[in-house]
Amino acid sequence: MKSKITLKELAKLLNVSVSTVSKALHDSPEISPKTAERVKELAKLHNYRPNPVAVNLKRSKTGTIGVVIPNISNSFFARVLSGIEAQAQEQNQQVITYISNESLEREKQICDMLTSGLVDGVLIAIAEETHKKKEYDHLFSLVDYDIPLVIYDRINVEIPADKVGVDDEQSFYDATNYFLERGIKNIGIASAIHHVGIGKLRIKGYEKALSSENEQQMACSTDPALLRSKIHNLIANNKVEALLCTDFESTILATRIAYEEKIKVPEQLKLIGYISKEIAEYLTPSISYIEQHPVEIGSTAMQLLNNRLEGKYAPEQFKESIIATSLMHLESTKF
Amino acid sequence: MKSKITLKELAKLLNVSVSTVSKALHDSPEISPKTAERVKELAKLHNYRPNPVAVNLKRSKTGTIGVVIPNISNSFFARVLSGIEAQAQEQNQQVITYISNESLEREKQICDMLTSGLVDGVLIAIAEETHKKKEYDHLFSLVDYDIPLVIYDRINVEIPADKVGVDDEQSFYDATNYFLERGIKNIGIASAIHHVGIGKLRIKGYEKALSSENEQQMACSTDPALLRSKIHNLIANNKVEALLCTDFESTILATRIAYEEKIKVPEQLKLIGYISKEIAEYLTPSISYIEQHPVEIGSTAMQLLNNRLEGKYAPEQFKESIIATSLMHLESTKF
DNA sequence: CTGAAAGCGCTTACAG
DNA sequence: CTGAAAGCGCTTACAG
Repeated sequence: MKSKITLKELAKLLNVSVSTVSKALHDSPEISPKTAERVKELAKLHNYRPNPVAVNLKRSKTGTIGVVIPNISNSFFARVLSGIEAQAQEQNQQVITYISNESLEREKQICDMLTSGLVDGVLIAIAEETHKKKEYDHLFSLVDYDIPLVIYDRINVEIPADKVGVDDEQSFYDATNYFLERGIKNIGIASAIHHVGIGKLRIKGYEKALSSENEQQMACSTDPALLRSKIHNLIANNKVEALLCTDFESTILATRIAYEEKIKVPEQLKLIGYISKEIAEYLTPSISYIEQHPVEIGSTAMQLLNNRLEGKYAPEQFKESIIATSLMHLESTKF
Repeated sequence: MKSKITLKELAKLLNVSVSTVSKALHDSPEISPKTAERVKELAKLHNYRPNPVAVNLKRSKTGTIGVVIPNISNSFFARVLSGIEAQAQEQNQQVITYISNESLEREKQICDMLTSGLVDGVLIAIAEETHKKKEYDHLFSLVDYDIPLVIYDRINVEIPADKVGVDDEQSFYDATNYFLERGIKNIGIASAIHHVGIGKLRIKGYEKALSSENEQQMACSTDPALLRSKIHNLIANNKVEALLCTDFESTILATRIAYEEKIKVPEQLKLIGYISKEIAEYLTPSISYIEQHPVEIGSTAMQLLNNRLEGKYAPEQFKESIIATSLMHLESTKF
């Protein structure tokens, strides 16, 4: 039961003032080497550690940053968090985690807490519901309160904040080209998110890569049953030799339909999905995927925030950092 | 740019003392209704929020708890975290997340930080490396510093702390019986963790359920190549009709070998794995699994910690809470 | 009913 | 070189 020792207690034991102890521990040149020595020795003996709450109060900061995550079961976000955490450790920041569960309501509550001075800055991936309803007032209120804000992953929104995202269009442009270069002409798209920003961008990349002689083949729907029948139509009738899936749902649906219909992947159908490494690797066959480098997204976001906190950027002028994706080849794109 | 207003500023604007403002906002009976009214009105107007750092310093607490997670990409832990977070919100606690990456070294660093007074209590799942090396000093030092500690998930360790775990033995006892009751006699085990606590318990459950007439068939190894060949031997040669896998690695290996050898699951081989819902559902075929209810583990752990913090439990007397598992049937156990 | 004072544990400009 | 004082923003026992 070593109970924590304070500066005051240390001072009493040493018969010096609190200020002297504090300065000695901070290697202030004001203090004589002899005193400094004595102080440090006793501090070490008692394993003195400054009370972080007191230090923070004095410094008028919290030493913590808030991270808002829409859905932690999504391993993309889990890995973003790990990138944030690693970077935060290096900068000696504590990470407070909030999970919005993709709910606007919850996100509002969280932002409300956050404006009360719990954290020095905020990293957020905006909930889907929020994007759908385009209700961003709670985020603007963070800005109003001068809480530095970095938006990651879903950055297609007009909020004055630093942003870290992914080049969605380029990723699908590259993926489409990968097939074209190998002589595959019938390339299809499956999407459950064709109506939202990132979905549109991915599809745009696909369209750009196709030349006029290649027919566009799309299976898009937000309705699972409808999407299933559209994908089924595309792949069971041999309309496409390769399928690009813009999201988790369509990827899983495609692999499942192939499995059920005994369509051999990659022999009869090549597949690229937008899913996390964790899932992609363990499917049978494993599914080639577009790696978004979530850990890097997280650490970049954290670095941006820290530079912002340290005043390294001009105020009212925001950074946008785009992390390049990589096409990761597993079994489903074997030639 | 609403900058935060303080009690002092509020007091000045109202021409009353800081103490009066503070009391009014806390509905102290000492304050006249009229004054209380005035104070609250102005506070609301300026959207006054007490500075949490100052409040915490005054209360000698931090208002935060630390959560140590071995590996956030493992969706089991991600979901535990979400259970913790949800419960913490209800109790108005902030959750600071630390990721040990299964590293003893990192875990030590984290515990060292944690003893400096950053948090009121700690929830930890101990890293694998730590368990392997049986080095628990850093955890004992948390106890020494009187920081309430709850150990979750990997609780087979002699540390004086509250614990929340899973009934590993029972889960496999039930799973084995599930097959026995349906007339399956040749039931095998695959394990990459047969040498560690939870692995042993699971295997023990299996052994208990088997009667003397049932032969034990085990494929156990920590070496992936060896484990693969052992599992292969078990399932490719029809030695078992059902296979129980004690962990993620053996489950994935078993599904993959079945896929490669074109062994039909569940027709020729039934499988039960110890993997997370997120993965189990998306495999083809989907794999029946033992659900450990991670969200509940998290919220239970958080509740235990909070009761401990509130002094609801006798000191030196520790709670151990076991969350029952459920056998979730997906395609791989269809009869 | 109101306010001055002490104190949570620290840091730092200032006086001596 | 050392220490008293002020202050970070709050709460609360106490005096009036």
